[in-house]
Amino acid sequence: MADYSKEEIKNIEQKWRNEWEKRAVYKVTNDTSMPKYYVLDMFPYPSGAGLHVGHPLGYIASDIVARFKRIKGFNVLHPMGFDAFGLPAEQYALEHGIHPAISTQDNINNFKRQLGKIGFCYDWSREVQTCNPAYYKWTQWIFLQIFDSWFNRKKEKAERISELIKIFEKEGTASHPIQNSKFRILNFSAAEWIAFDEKSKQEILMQYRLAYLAYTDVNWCEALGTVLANDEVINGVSYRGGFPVVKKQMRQWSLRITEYADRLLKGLDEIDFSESMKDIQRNWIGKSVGAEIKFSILNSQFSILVFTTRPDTIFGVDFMVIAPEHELVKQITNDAQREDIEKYLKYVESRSEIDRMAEVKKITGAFTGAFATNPFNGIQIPIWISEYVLAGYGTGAIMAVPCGDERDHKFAKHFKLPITNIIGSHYNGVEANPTKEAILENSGFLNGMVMRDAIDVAIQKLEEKGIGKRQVNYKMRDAGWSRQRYWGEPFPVVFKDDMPHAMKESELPLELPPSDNFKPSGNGEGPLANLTDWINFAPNEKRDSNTMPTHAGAAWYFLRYMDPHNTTAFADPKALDYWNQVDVYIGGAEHAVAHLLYARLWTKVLHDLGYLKFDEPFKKLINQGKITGDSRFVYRLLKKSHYFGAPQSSSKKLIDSEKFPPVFISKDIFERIEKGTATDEDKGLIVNIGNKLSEKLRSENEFGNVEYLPENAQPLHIDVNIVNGLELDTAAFKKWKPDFANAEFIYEDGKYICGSAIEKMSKSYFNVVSPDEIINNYGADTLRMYEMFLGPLEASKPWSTQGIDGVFKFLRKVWNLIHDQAGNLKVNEAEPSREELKVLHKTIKKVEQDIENFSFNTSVSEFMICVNELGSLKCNKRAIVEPLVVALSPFAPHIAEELWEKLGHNESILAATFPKYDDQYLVESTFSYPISINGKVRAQMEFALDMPKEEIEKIVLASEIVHKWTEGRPPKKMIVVPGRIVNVVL
RNA sequence: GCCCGGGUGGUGGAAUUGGUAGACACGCAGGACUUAAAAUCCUGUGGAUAGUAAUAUCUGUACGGGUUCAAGUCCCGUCCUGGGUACCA
Repeated sequence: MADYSKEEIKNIEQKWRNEWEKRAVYKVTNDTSMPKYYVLDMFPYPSGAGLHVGHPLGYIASDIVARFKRIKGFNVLHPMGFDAFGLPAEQYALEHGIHPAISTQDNINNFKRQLGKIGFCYDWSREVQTCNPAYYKWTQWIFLQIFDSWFNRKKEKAERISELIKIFEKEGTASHPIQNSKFRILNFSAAEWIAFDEKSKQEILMQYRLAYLAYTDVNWCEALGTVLANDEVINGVSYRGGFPVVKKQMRQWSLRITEYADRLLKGLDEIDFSESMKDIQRNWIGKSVGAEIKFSILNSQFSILVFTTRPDTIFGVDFMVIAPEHELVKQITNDAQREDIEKYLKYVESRSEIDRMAEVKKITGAFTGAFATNPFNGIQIPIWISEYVLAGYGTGAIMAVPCGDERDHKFAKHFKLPITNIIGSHYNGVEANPTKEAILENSGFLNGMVMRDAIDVAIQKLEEKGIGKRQVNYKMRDAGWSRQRYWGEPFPVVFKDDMPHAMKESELPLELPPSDNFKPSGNGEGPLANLTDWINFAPNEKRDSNTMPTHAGAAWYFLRYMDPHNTTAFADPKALDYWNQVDVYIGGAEHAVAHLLYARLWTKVLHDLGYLKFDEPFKKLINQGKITGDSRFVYRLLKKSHYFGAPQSSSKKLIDSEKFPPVFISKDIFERIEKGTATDEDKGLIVNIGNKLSEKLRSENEFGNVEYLPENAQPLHIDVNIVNGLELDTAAFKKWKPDFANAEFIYEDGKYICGSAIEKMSKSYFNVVSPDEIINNYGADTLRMYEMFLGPLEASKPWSTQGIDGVFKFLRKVWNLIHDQAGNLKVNEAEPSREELKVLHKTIKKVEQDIENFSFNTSVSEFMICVNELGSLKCNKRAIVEPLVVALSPFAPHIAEELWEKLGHNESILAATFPKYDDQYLVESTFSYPISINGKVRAQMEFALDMPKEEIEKIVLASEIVHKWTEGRPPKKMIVVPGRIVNVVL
């Protein structure tokens, strides 16, 4: 072989993929004598579309880290698997009649084929698939552990339900009161507990279980016939399909993640996630600290509890607002207002989630006729209801302070309610001011205090008077865990007397029953409800017709990789202990709230129950940016006349579209038309082409005129692969679709220029670039390095093939460093020069630091600089080339392996050791100091690096440069920063 | 609206965290090899002005101010843009 040619690359890469498999070099053992390193990718959902160039970005990065850590001497766990349950496979089944199990396996095989070509060092023997019964047996098992747990608030950790029963038997609910005020049984004594019947006991325990069944408001999507999680609803419509979503009460499984809100929040301080990721999670958890305050209702036995973060504003309360769904609404409404309230409640009920979303700014509400008393100043304030107060947050009731809260202010203005000013000039009468810095006025005992400080004082007073207390609230809700779907994990429970009972471990997995009916039953039950024999499998015993969400399988898969074939436990404790936390987790930021929170939750529960020694799963998280597509458009003119034949003829016929060619105008012409600045020349071109085509038709004995409407061009997405930059390859375009075979173009400067846009990669935009194409042209090594070279890993960027040649050329230069033109090895054994060693060690140091910092784009640059410099030094010495090849191997494993073999090694390069750098080759003996005079750099002077400040000062003072600028006088000031710059001020 | 990011040549992006901005690569221009093209190699390449030239000077990191001997980097304000979130009291 003579060259690193495109044909040769294919052979080399194929050869090494075969070798790696044959030698099983990626097989990882749980060898606890070695230091471990766990690099994890977010496992993909195997969609039917296959991989595009965006998917491997994170995988390449993690693969580089894995290979790097391996040659650094770590035992590296770097597995891959598939998040294989999910809605798309089920919808595909509905549309095409192919069973999800089959389409999923096909897709997985395709993914594995594509991934295999990129040269990843996954240990496929550890592959997991969430839809595999041997896997989901343990998903179900962990679910049952959660079901069998409750959160002990005193200890802030999960415990077994059996512990709770013991507590109830001893002291009832004394130290662990029932939290749910709507539950029919309230707090009870030990004796009462013992007296409850079995069903009541189970119902009570259900109020505590971390996985529990309850009637909850769920997002019901009629069109999909299923319930959606909050994160699957976007702006009131479904995430997939964009169908309307309404609230509906259903008996659902939920995970009591809210109990862990505080620990999930605190845990963020200990883990290395990007600040923006932490912010997203913090916002999602939405902790707010404030107070709960009780307002008694005039002439009534009832009182209203409100939550506020601003108890300092209590003297500014002008009215109260409670949620329309609040339980007190009916009871406090007086007769005079009843009609108004009923009308308003009807209105609220009629409003769908989308209406509410769309009309956030609309102010609505109704007066109940009731009044509450301000506990501090005794003033009576009206109680209103309005949908801007949410039943689900806080207590579902607020105290309204219009001078300080924008919504309260608007409400007050709208209904002409009085506004008390407690912040003096900070309130201008037009807009509320939510400041905390104002000095309080009209505020009783808080007068004269800064609001910020008054918060604590007010809370203290509330607690003293027994009318309120400090309170923390979270935005986060419990996680709905039931899905009305077929393709998911069945719930491993049996209903007896309407209460769920855990199945025994020996009965797991509860396998998904075979079915070819995936239609939801439509009444809120899932497709499994169609299998009545399976649901009612025994007398008086029923199964759950729902399945778990895809988050279930993904909430713990990183643990299964540690010991994937274990049949007696989800993983061996020794393996769990050894591999421990994931050292680096790489994936997209779109999983910020759902997947990552659930994975953290499951880990914490398993930790509390004693199965894990760590309670955060991911030590470090890297979010790779999205690679977007760069779409191309052509602009098609619309036709005016569709007919041929004599113009006045009554028997007009449609002209054959073949004889009526599509006409496309170049981008600038289109833009001028759009803006209404089309020139006469532009219009002339369009008329001319119509005339030309008409003439052609007439010459073929057809009649009629062909005209195109210049004001009416339509952009069309076209395949990005038939465009060169922005210039359309018209020949390829004509071949692309039969309809365009006889297309005509209106050029500008002889070229057809396409429009462009950055959009997500999608088949329907024809902007998808498959890694297969790139690998065919350049090989996997070039693809890998190029994807890293595109820019910072975490930045989103559009895909562009511009520049890939540079990376390819680089690899060829590496090749040529070691081969002469005839393709023979030209490495020699001579001692390297100091200069050569400097180039090498500088590179090693930089690359090592860059990999540790996940800054792969700069390490690729560093390699390029190194090879350029070695090239100009004509260096082909083994002592330089060999370490370079090893350092390069994480990035371009195939070529590195090939060169390694040629250099005479018979073990895989993975067995090599990452070279160490030696500072002695990096130290500069002199340093070039820029001399700046009055802030302008005027000269460079060389000094020994270790020269003392004073010496430098003397030399600079004596130098011609300074004399020239000071005309011999000594400067006013001189600053010497060792190793940096000398500044002289005149 | 609120909470985070980010605005650097024709392009993707560097800049040791306050120290000669534009590394590396693409593109472009010129040159070498070639009958020619492709490929390859070499040279130049932020802008402006002056000079035959090497070069010199000025200007320059979205915009306007500020701190500093020194600002892409820090502070204040404005504009644009990407993401998260949305009546959360």
